[in-house]
Amino acid sequence: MDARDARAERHTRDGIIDTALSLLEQTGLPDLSMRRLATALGVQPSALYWHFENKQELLAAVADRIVAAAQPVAPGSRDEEVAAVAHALRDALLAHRDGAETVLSTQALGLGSDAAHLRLAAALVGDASPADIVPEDVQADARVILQFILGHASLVQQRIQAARFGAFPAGEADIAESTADDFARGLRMLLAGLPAAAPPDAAGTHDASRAADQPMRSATPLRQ
Amino acid sequence: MDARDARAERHTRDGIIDTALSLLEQTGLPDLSMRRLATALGVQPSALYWHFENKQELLAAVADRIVAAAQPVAPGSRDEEVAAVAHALRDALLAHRDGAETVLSTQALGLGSDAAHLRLAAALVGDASPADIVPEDVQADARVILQFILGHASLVQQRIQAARFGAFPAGEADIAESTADDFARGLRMLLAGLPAAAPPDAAGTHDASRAADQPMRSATPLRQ
DNA sequence: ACCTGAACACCGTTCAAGT
DNA sequence: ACCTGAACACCGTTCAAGT
Repeated sequence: MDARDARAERHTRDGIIDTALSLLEQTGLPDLSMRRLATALGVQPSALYWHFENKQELLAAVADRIVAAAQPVAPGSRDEEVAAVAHALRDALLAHRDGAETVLSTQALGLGSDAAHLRLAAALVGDASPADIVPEDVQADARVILQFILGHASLVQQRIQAARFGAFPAGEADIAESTADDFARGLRMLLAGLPAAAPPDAAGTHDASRAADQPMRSATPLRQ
Repeated sequence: MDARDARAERHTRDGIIDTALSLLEQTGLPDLSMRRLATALGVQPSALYWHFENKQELLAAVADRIVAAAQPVAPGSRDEEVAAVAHALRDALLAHRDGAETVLSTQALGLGSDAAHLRLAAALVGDASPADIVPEDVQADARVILQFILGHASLVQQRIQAARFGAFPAGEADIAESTADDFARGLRMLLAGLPAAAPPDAAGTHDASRAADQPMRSATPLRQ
């Protein structure tokens, strides 16, 4: 098992990320060390530092891969699409062991891509006409929803992990089910706080209810 | 600085937690090791294992201390009280370096106290009469709000930390301000998703709108 | 009751050197 | 261009032994 993958072939960033992701699945984030990863690749630990600056950068790449796997969603109303994107992101995070925590810490450190934020923002805009959009509000709403998704998924996932080791009273299935209810509830609550969506094709009926609340700031999209 | 605290006096759980908390402030969570903590206490690393089972248990105690420092809130309407408790919890998390992450991972592992959850649940109940309360809903709403708080605070805090090291474009103050807006927004959105609060003193006007949506389950309070 | 001393099995990262 | 070998400065945890 040690050097079984140790062909004479050299490694590539993508290949290393592949192995890191499957190692994450087997061992979990706390045991995903550079040394173990090197062993799995049949290589010395120091070899990894030719491909990645450091462990954080490697984990950021893993996080991006996890988020990129989030499924596309069917078209629908604004709220339907936001909910669908949110569920797709949640599913992607929960699809890999410690996926949520990996993505959360990467996002927090300002590493990794904006993919999750961008998908939420796109769904929030929907098919509204440009006149109905306050870019600052869209960005902020996307950040808020993403913060909930990551907080929720991190808690849920570590709870599942704890249950697997018998530290928790409930079974894995119970947790997965009851927390899915929590997620739907949180999403429902958050969507209730959005302004009413502008009716499609009703160009010119500018909903200014939100813009009036907030001082105008730069429309530069902040990375999440 | 090494053995300066090393009186002949022996240590206690509380004293160790004190030192751990101030070490957290100085070094951050990644550098808060058992060995460094032992050095700060003027003791061998192994001595810590007489007081705590392991590092997780120690961190759980630190997390509890952080949450316990959340300020009490003035009485008010249900939404006012929930918002006040949420802000108090956020402030407590942000008051210590890496506080949010410490509490998040402790909560996730099922360690630490329920204090944060309980305070939110109490605010959600407010002064409603028992007939107006669906315990399952209160617990779920508290979990959802806590998930948002922890997700938000973890992201914000690690972002502040990254800014301190120059990894982020914005200054610390800008981040603190703009993220406070995000938090208020998220809270507003979540509160909009709650059912209308029962008017105080209107006993008997049972709002069943929420209870009808959800199957009745056990009213046992789940630990968050 | 509380701690020392020594050990075990690990870490991330750097850097000269090899091919 | 990609990797080895060796080293540096660390980890968490256990356990016999001391006082």
